Amino acid sequence: MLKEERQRQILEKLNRDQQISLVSLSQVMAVSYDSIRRDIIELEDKGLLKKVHGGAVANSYMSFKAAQGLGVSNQEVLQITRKVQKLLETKRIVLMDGGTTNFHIAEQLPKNVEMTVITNSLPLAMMLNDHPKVETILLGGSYYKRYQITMGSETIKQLEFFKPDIYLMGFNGLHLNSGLTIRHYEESLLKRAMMAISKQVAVCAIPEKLNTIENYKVCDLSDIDILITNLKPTDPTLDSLRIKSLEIL
Amino acid sequence: MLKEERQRQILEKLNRDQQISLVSLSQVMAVSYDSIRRDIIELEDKGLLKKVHGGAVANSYMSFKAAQGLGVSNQEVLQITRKVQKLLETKRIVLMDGGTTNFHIAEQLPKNVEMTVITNSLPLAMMLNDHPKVETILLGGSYYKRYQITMGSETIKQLEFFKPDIYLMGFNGLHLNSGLTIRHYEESLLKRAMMAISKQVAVCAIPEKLNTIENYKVCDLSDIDILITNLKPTDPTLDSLRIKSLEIL
DNA sequence: TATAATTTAGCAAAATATTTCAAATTAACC
DNA sequence: GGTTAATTTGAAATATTTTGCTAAATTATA
Repeated sequence: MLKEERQRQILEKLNRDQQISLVSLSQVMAVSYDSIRRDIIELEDKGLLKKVHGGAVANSYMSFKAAQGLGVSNQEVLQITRKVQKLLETKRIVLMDGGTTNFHIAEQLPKNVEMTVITNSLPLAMMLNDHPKVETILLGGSYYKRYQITMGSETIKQLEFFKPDIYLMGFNGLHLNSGLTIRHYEESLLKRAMMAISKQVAVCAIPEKLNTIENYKVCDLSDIDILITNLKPTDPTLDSLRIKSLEIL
Repeated sequence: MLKEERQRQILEKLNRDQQISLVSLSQVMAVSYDSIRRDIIELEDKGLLKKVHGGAVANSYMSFKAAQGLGVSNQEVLQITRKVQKLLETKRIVLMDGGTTNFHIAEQLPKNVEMTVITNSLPLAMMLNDHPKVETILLGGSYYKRYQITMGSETIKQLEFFKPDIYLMGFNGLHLNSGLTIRHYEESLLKRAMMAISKQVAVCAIPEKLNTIENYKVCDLSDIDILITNLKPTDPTLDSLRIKSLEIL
């Protein structure tokens, strides 16, 4: 059997069942456990599913139930999205850029939420297709296939006439001294421009991202207004990040 | 056996089974493994299938259609896309808007084609993700979920600085007297703006669209430079559309 | 904590790809 | 028809990918 056919079947099954176990897959398809495991890793690299201990869960159509049943990180994301939902209740114009976290947040938004989302992320815009009361505005410009976002000077220029109530910024690393960091230079420019036009800036972080540093700095921690994690605001893990101007949810 | 005949059979089998293995093909057709392998490479270069380790799989468009049981025959679309490929060979900057036809054309583009695509269609932009030598520029603005495109005055404004070699325009109806027509007013404005900046305008039509009329007029037939159908240019079906300025491919 | 299940990493065998080259075929031309 | 050039084909050698296995490390569970 071709590897591609196997992976196609895995995705198909995943869409039906929302979750699958590696052992049962290897038995049903009559290949070794390792091959299945490597398939799952490949598919996760492509962003088509989420690997968890002992199996995998669906990504874009992840159901609430499946997320609770398996895996830690899904749970983490859900805790964050709930806090974000509360935060967004009072906001009407929201700016969101790319990254998986923002994608998950958009995915979990209540179906009837009423707001305007400005974004440079194509998957995020398409994710909002079945939120009838969300008005979406897409930022144009050069399209970066790898991240499926637009960026560059044209994109920055288009920000000119917007005044979002809040900017939900994606990032890779967060550190007390080094501030917020990401992996690409051009993106850091865009993010700074996005910060500049927004009334408030919020970032969401799972614990793994805390106290890590990436290659390009976006801003200092003090430039951020709100930090949202899945931890309790009083959690000691966050102690190193407590500074005066930063609200932790 | 002729190479062409072999490749035709390969595509036929691929349409039935969605996937094929190189070894079994070489056995069934009684030619060397290498010849089959070279056939597959050629077909992949033409964008007609995807080569994988051990065999080949159908394009996602094909499998999508196979799954949905869509009406238009592969053959019709393939005939059109081949003509379009030939037409695009000499073009470097191509403007394409939304619609299924343009989507299919993008999907069938040779994998290594080198050009710049400007578009307001999100699915089309994402479709080009695995064409490494295609540079994609996305037009921003208000996002219309139903058609998954951006349009409106902001989108029109962003056209200002582009000078595409050719504009592949999607449409709904085509008629000698009524010209090209579509179903939405706002889109007709955008299309006219796109025509205005482009050096050439081409439209692709399957026979069903010929001699039909929709609600909003985009332009006259005489404003179009090239009409591409799956019929022979001499086909009598096209007689009613022959006007001096229109080239029929 | 102890036990079971799962993951990781490294390795060797098998399967498959690629490159290269010469023979065979076809096309083009006179 | 005969000759040359270009293309196509098959085969052999080499490189790469995939696969299944093992042992050790890690993680989950009772």
